[in-house]
Amino acid sequence: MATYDVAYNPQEIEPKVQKHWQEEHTFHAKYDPNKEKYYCLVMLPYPSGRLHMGHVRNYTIGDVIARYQRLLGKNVMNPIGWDAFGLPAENAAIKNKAQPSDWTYDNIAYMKRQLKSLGFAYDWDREIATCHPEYYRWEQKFFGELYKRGLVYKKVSTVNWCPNDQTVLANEQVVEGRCWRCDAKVELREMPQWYLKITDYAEELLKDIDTLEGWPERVRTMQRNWIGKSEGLEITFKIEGSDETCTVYTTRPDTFMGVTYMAISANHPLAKEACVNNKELEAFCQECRTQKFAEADISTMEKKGMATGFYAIHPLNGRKVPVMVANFVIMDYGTGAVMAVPAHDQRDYEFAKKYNLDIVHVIRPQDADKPDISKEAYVEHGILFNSGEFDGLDFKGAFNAISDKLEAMGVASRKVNYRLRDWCISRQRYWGAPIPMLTLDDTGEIVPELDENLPVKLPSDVTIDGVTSPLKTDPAWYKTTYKGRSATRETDTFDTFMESSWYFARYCSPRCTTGMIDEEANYWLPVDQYIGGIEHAVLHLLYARFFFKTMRDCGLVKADEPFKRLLCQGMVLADAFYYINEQGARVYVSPLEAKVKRDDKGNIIEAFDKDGHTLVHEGMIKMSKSKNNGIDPEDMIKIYGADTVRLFMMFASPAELTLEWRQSGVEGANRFLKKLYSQIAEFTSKHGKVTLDVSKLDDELLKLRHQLHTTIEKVNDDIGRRQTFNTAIAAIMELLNATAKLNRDDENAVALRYEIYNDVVLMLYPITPHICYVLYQMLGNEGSIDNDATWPKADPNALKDLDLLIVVQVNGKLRARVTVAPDASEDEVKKIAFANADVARHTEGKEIKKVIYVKGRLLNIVVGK
RNA sequence: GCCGAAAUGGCGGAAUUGGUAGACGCAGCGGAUUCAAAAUCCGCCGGUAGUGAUACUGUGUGGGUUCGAGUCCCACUUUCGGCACCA
Repeated sequence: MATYDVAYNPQEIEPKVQKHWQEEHTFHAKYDPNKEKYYCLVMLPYPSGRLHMGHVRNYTIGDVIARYQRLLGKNVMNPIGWDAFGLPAENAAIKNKAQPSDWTYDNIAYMKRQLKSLGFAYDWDREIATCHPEYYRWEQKFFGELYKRGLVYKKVSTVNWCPNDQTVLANEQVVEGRCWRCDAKVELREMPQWYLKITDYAEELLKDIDTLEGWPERVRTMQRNWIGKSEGLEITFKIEGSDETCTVYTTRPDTFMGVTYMAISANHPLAKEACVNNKELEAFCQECRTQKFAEADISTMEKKGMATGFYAIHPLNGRKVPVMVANFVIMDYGTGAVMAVPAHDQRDYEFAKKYNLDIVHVIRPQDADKPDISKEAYVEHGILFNSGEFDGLDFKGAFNAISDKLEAMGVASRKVNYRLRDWCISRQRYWGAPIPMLTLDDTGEIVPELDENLPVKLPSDVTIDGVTSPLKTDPAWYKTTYKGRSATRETDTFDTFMESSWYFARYCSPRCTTGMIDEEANYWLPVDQYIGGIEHAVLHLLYARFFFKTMRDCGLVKADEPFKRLLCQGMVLADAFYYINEQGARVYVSPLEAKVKRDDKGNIIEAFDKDGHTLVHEGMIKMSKSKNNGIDPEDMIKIYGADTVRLFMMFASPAELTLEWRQSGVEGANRFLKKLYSQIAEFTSKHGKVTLDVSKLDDELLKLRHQLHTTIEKVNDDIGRRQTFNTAIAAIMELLNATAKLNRDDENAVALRYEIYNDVVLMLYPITPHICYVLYQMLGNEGSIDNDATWPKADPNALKDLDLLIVVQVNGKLRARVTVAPDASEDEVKKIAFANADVARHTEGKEIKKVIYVKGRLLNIVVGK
């Protein structure tokens, strides 16, 4: 027998095992149509420089699932890659006067080493980086395909514009309405941009949510709400004294007789027309154009408006209603105009009160003559009144009657509307995949770049000044030819969500040189399990679903949906501490450097840093650079080893909730691994592999074996079905605690302990693979745990209860616990329960009204007073 | 503002289908070991009363349904995530 250290030494074990995995390509996934596949996917990281705990959590969850499925005998693919385009690379390039590509590739190299030090079972042979031309060339080609299919178009839309730098700003670069770089006041500007017609797929994207049974319900709900299907009416109003019309969309045609004004966007043609001779309105429209357009800002800002002087004619009652420019109406949404019914819409109500506009109520509750709108709008569905021929109708009746009438008049049509807007994929930046479109210089015609000229590569050796994209200032790059005619390239690049919308398909055919993917991809796809942050619940996941459907329609993939099962992990939090410096600014101190004093209840009473500053505890908040409360995974691995970090992350909270990083908890995880190691090392130093004869076990051993097998069953269910890894670990801890208490060295006990240790090592392998790799060998198994072991199976005989604990309640209050034989009948249970002294005390001399028996669990005796 | 979650001891959390509230871990307290400490091992650990058996009470707040509610329903409070150019 080989000799092993008696003490657990992860710093020695882990690099050895990792080296073995790397040299053997243990986790290389090979196409094998005869084997059941399992595709486990984690959201690919942005190579920001260093791995953070959010990554570690995401990838540990993925790794646990992948290794578990591997032990179940599946052909597992567990790939990784880099979402390598994006704004931070440009920012770093400005700061360091370097190339975004160099910064990105350096970061990838560094983070790759970090990932390896965590022992993730990735197939490194499938690694991809989305900034590589051999990746984005296929995206460019596919974009051309979508263009041919009519799913790409160009449209003017609004962007943040810095008038000083003469550049487009991301929402992130706008700080309190000002440019983050030069502090100039940000304006909005209209700009032609490329769009993907995701709305063509709105109905299918909505309908197929029903098939995503392996997705969290909350994500499905969020996607449904995001798509936001509504059924309503598009109505065209005539404008008095003008040939112009104004078209609105409403989901409440039942309130139509209550329309008292119209609200239009500052960019609406009518608004522009009205501005011609109205300086005041012109100024107001200009003001509207400088306000933020994020949905959150629009809905929380002060609602303002101004009359255009135009009046729209109500098609049914002939009422002249004023047309107002309003700052909350956005040209990009719907028709850029809304009809206002202040009595029955809260926003219209507040606006009408502010500008003294008429309020006409037309909907009343079932049980009242008219609604109470003295304080707020009555927004419920109700009964119509004040509506002439429609009086007395309910919501549905009125919806149909008014719609029918307006349609017959030719001024309206029923319309299904979606909140979902088309996807703007243009970005005015350098570090992204170039949009492969050309404008012919002679005719101005726009054409996709020819396939044989793809990829349209980004120029290297550029100077990033943070103002203008180098693509826009380099004629050598953007001047080109198309079939012998001179042409100009599109200088915008793709939204990075484009790359992350199909990378999981590319992993299946990572080196394919004939297309995006090849036939093997349909063996691996769809993804069986996808794991990532909840912050991607809407955008990324919706775009990826859309992209997948377009790939299907182009004949590339066969399935309808890319991700069968989805797990959204919670954020990682840590304590944040700060002190106030002499300038009155907050200086954040790392939680690792804070010396904390607690009271006897464990609450923090005071904290100091190493220089003696008194620290304020801000609480457990999301790890971030600005709060200096990030814990570097690398530091933790150096101290405790990767297995401890992995165990702590999986144990400290359920995967979907936030995880609070606590050093003492990490130490607890480490303590558990030390105990596990020393228990097994001590055992194997005395005993070898022993075969168990169940018939020879006494009650104590049978009971422990029962616990082993119920634990196997639970851990299997917790990891495989419930994905509650924390409870799986707790069950294993309980089992080991019980085993340690056994304290017997007779032959049967040794045989049982061997069975337990071996199964525990297998069950922990997905979570802490390095230590289990070694313990598996230590226990005298042939081969390696990676390739030769299988997931333990519960023995049905050992699962049978030895006796049953029945909880006895009187009037729902717990009064006694009794033990009965596993096959005891209801009558026997009652007999034993009533014989119990504690039960008798609460039932004696009282009328027994009812006895409820829940088989094998509980008896509730209902008595009178 | 809209959409989506969460709330249980000193702390993270457990309780899977309406059936023993507090598994497991951390912290704390007591003890063993030690010259001493660390490490390790054993015990205790929601609150109130009681030596104890036990009784009462207890899952953010207020109501409700039920033999029985942390779990279901209604109304609220607080905290967190997303809101379309951060990824």
